[in-house]
Amino acid sequence: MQEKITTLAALAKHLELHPSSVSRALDPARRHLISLEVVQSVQQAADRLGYRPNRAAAMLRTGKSRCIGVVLPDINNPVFPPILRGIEDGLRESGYFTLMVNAGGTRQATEEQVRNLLAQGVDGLILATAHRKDNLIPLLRKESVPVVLVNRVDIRAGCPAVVSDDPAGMAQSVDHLVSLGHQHIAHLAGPQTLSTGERRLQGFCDAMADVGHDPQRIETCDDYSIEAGKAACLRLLQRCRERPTEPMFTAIVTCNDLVALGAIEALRGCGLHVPRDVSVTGHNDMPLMDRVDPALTTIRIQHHEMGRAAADLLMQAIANPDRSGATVMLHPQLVVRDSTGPVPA
Amino acid sequence: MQEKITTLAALAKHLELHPSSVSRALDPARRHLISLEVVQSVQQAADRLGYRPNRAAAMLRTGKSRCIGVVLPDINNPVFPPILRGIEDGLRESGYFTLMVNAGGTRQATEEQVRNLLAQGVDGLILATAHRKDNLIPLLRKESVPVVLVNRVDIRAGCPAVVSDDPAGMAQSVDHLVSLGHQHIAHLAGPQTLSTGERRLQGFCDAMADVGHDPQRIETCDDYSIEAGKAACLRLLQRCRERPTEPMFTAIVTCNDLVALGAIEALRGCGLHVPRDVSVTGHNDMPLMDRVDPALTTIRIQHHEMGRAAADLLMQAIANPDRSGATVMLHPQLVVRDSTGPVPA
DNA sequence: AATCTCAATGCAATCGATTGCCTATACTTC
DNA sequence: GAAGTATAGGCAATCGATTGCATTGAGATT
Repeated sequence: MQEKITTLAALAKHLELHPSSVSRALDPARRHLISLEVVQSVQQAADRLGYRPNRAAAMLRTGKSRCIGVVLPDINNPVFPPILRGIEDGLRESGYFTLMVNAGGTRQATEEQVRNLLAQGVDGLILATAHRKDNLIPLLRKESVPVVLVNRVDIRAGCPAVVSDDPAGMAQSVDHLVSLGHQHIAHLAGPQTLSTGERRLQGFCDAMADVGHDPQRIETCDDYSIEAGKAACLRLLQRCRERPTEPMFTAIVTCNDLVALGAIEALRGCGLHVPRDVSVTGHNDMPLMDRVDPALTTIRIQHHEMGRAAADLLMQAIANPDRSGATVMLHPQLVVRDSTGPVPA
Repeated sequence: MQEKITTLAALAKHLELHPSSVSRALDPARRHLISLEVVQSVQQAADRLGYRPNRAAAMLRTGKSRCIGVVLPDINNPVFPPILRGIEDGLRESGYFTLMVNAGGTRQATEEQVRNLLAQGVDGLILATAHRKDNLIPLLRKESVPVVLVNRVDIRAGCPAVVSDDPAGMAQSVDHLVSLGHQHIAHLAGPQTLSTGERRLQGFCDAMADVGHDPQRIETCDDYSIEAGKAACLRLLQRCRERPTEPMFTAIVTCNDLVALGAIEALRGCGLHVPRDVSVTGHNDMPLMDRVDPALTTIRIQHHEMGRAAADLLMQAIANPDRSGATVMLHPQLVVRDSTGPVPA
C-alpha cells in the first residue's frame, strides 16, 4: 500500500487514463459519460489509494465551496443550539459544511462578519440574527448570494424564512389561561426590534381580542433575559399600584422562558405566589424548563425542525436561484406544567 | 464607483502594476518589499473598488485554508456552547474560521466526519469528542495536521489539551461536604470511556482518601444525562437496601449537573429530601442550575476560557509544528447553593 | 568612471480539478 | 457497403493568487 496518491493527475496516470475521465468517473452527475467498468476501476483505485480531491482547486474552478455560513447572535442562548444542530444535520445530508459565526455585537460588527463569510466563499447564508431592520439583506441581495432566515422574518425582503407560528402560540397560551378562568391577562413583550418580539405581541393582542378581552397591560423587555423579564415585571406591578381602581392582572403571558423566570422572581419578590396568585407562561420550552421552580407552562417550539427546514429551503434556493421561495411556519405546542393554575377566587 | 474589481489581475491592471506587486502590497508579511507609496495606493484602490481576494485561489496555491475544524459530540449538550463560543472568539482574532461538526454518533461516523473536515482542507482541528480511546489521534498524526483536545485528554497521544482541573473540583466538593459533617459520601461517576468521567472518579477517590474516608459507594452512569443519573442513583439506593448493616450515605458527589438532577429525582422518588436527608453536588454549573429545585451546589468550570485556550494552543501549534505543546489546566470553583446541607442528626 | 549593492518590481510557473470541444471507435440503418 | 449517430474518452484552457527568480535602476564604493 503506497498511500501517496493525492492528486487527480497522479491517480489518472496510475490508471493510464486522462484526468478528465477520472474526474467524470468520480462525479455522480457526470458518471454516465464514462463506461461502467472504467467508473468502477476508478472508484476502486481512488478508495484503495486514499485519493482525496482538493476542495480548493474544485472551488477555484467551479466557484462553489459547498460551505454554508450560519450567522447567529450567540450560541449561548439556549434556543440556538438545537436550531444549529438542525441546520447542520440538514446541510450534511446534502454534502455541505456549516461555517458558524456568532455575530451578536453591533450592527457594524455583524456586517463585518458577514463580509468575512462571503470572502470565504460560502455558497449561501442562513441568518438567525436578531434585528428586524438591518441592512444585511439588501447587502446580500447585491451579492446575489442565496439567503434563508430562521427564527425571524423580514416582510419587505421577501426572503425564504422559517419561523414558528407565533400568533398560534400566543393564542394557545391565552386560551389556556382563559379556560382556567383568567380575564385580566398581562403580556411581557420582547424587544420590538426583533421579529419574534413583534409577532408575539401582535399575536397576544389578536388572541385577547378573539376571546373578548382587552390587551391593555403590556410591558416590553429590553432583551430575552431573566434580568429584563424581572425589570419589566416590576414595571408592570408598579403600574398596577399606581392605578388601584383597575383590576389586578391574574396571569402573565411572556414572550420567552427566560423572561418568564425573571417575572416569577419579581412576583415572588412582591410576595406573590406562582401560580396561586398569578399564573405565568413562557415561550420556547427551553431545556430544563420542566425542572425549574415552579415547572414552567410554556410553548414548545420545533427548534431542530426549524433548522432542518432552513437548510432544506437554502438547498432549494441554491438549486433554483430564480424561484423566490416560501416562508415555512412550524406549529408550536402548549405544554402545561405548574406555573399556571385557576384564577384566584 | 464601478464596484467591479474582483481579481488581483484586474486590480493590478487598473493600477498599472504587476499582479505580484499588488499581491505583496496587500500581504502584511511581504509589504516591506514594496515602496510605501505603492503600498498605500494599492490599499486605497483595493478598498475603493471593493476588491476581495479569492480564498480558493490562495488556498490552492498555499495549501492553507484559514479554517479550523471543531468536532463536538453534540452542541445541544449545554457544556459545549460556551466552549464553542470561546473557540470561535479566539480563532476569529487570529483570522481563522470555525467549521463545526457534530459527531456524536458511532466511532465510524465520527471518523467519517473528521475525514470530511480534512478533505475540506482545515488547517487544524479542535476535538471535543468524547471517547477516550478512539483511533482519531493516530489517524490525524499520520495526516500531520495540528490537533488540540478540549475538555478531554489523551495520555498516550501527548496532544496539547485544555481541561478543567477535575481532581481539584472533586476535592472542593468533598471538602465542602466534609465541612458540613458528612462522612459517608457516595459518587455517581461518569462513563469511564470518557476522560472527564475517569478523571473525576479518580479525583473523588483521592479526595476521600485525603480526608480519611473510604470511597466505597460508587455507581457509574452510562452517559451524562438526567435519565442515566436517575438510574445510577436507584442502583445506589438498591445496594444500600441490600446491605442494611452498612451506614447509609448522607451525600452524593456527582460527575455532572444533569446526573445530579437525575439523582435528586430518584431520591425524591424514594421519599428522601434534598438536602435534609441527602446532600447532592453537581459538576459544570450549567445554565439555570441556580433556578432548579433545589438550586444546585456545583463546580463551576471556565467553559468559555477553555475554548479560548484551545484556540490559542492551536494557533501556537500551527506556528510551531515541531514544539509538542502543553496541557492547560483551568481552575474550577465551588458554588454553594441549596442542594447541600448539614449532615442529618 | 567603472563596478557593486540593494531595493523595488516584473516575469512566469504553479497549485489541482473542471469542462467545452474534439476525435476515434462502435453500432445503426437503409 | 456507405453514411449517419451515439458513445467513450482525450485535449487543453481555465479559475486567481502566490512566489522563486530575473531584471531594472539608483545610489554607494573604490
